[in-house]
Amino acid sequence: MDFVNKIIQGDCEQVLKGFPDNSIDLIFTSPPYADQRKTTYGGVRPAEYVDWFLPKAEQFLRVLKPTGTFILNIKERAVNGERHTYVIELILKMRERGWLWTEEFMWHKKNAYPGKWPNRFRDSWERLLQFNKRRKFNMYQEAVMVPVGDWAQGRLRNLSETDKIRDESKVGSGFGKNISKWVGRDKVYPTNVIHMATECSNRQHSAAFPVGLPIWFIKLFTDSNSIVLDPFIGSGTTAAAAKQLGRKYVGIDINEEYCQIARQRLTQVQPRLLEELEEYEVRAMQ
Amino acid sequence: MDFVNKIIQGDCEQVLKGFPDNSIDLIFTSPPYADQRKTTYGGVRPAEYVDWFLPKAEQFLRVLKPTGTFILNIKERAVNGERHTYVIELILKMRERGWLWTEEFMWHKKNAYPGKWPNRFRDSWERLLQFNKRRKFNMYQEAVMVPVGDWAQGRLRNLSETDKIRDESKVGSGFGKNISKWVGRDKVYPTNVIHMATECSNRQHSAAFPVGLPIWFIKLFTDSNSIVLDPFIGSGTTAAAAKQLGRKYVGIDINEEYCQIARQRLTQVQPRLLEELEEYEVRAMQ
DNA sequence: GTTCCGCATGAATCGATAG
DNA sequence: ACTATCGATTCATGCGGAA
Repeated sequence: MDFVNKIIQGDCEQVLKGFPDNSIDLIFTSPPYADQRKTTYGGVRPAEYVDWFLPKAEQFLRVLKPTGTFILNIKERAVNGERHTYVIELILKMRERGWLWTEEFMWHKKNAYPGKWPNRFRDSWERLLQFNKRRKFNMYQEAVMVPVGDWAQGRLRNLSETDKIRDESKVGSGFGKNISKWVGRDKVYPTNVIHMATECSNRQHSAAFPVGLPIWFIKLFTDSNSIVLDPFIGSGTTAAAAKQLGRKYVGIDINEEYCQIARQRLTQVQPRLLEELEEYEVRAMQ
Repeated sequence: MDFVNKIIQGDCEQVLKGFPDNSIDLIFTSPPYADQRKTTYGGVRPAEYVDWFLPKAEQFLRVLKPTGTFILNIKERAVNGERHTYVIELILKMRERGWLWTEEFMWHKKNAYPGKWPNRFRDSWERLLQFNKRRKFNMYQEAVMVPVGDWAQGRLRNLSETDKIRDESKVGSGFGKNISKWVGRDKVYPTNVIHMATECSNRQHSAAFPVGLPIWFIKLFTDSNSIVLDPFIGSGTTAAAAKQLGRKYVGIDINEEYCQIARQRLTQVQPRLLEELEEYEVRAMQ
């Protein structure tokens, strides 16, 4: 287990071949999208995307524990006026190779990229595809319910008028849209729709997804002894989420510069106490 | 055109064979979901769903105008712990047969059914698949613009406070200008995520979707001369939406009882004035 | 210490232009 | 005909300096 809590530079397909079978509890990743991030990752053409991804998915399947889960954040591009089919083709091919397609969560991005076209509106959602090896997998549903404690009440009381307005506009995930709704409630189960804004103007580390996203899935699918893998770690968001939650992490990226950024970022992240986590989570979800 | 503003009993595949080519502007429908509503539709097995649907889709393609749009409201069931693949297989097969898969809208069902399962959360979204015959189709984006987001609401509120003070001290200067700056920005284009609650406990007609859903798409893809078709009309929601908006409609259903219900319902629907429509729409979205 | 306001910043897409 | 690049379009968010 010498790969634990490391950020490893390399092609994840090759790097993972050195990993033992059944060693990872959760794989959470957002691979480079087709024709996207050409400068850093070279860009994969839509027509070649499935063939590019499948051998990697084969390694993911091998290293994942039978009770583990694979969450794939992805969205197809518009090509020649149509949504391309590589994502849904990928689902079918992965099933042929042994994956179970358990669920499709929906990430509603409240701050979608602006723009106007004659034939479509702004794209404001992405897929979070859940794959498993077995029908029985670890799931800790209570971990993503929203508890109502004194800290929430206190925070609510201290909210400024502006904050209240903003809390309405910002996002909760399925579990509680704004703080005021929690008052008088004990716990609420979420749905499979997650409302969360992208962190587009975060100058410290601009990431493809907000840290609240991996936090949510790590809490849902792992316990404190678990290992979380992100084979396209990028700026380290998934690893930071895992470390905050006291989980072990492994990050892989083909780009050494990103690995450096992720390692640097992780030195500034410490596991948080439960109360801090709760508050952190609220901020992240807002 | 003797089919206009009629509710026709029969299998839509057979009924549509009597329709001329290129005669429909918008097809909006929510077909019977696989293996559900067994009593009324006889139940279609998930594994047979694609073969069941494709010959109907062939007729839809034929009767649709080249500038028309087909909106398919559908969601795959969970079968044996997995999301079934019949919906994504259907997309691929329809493309092979000439349809363009232009877009996938997301219907976020704000009040999803309660329930709890060990391996999944409540399903609170459905697909609204957009298919077209051609890359160029009719789209009236201005008809569905929405109020600008809450971020502006908060600032607008504060701004107007300031402007009120200014108005008292300085007569007429600056006031109009500041407001007019925001008046131009009070409406924005929507995204491809539609937030709408399901209609619960409507005793007159239990429908698969709220009337606000077809209203939105009818406004987006048709003008007042258009014909809207729903080949699985059920209790008549799509036809009611079309009639309200002053469009022509055609509804088809294999179940005579549903046809009766739809016809009865339509006698109670009248085209509304613009102001009434606006108000109605606001209620539907809330 | 708060709150307010200006401003940069995005996993985008289309159509036109150029090689 | 097929690919690469570029400009125009657009809006929610968070940061940082100002009030």
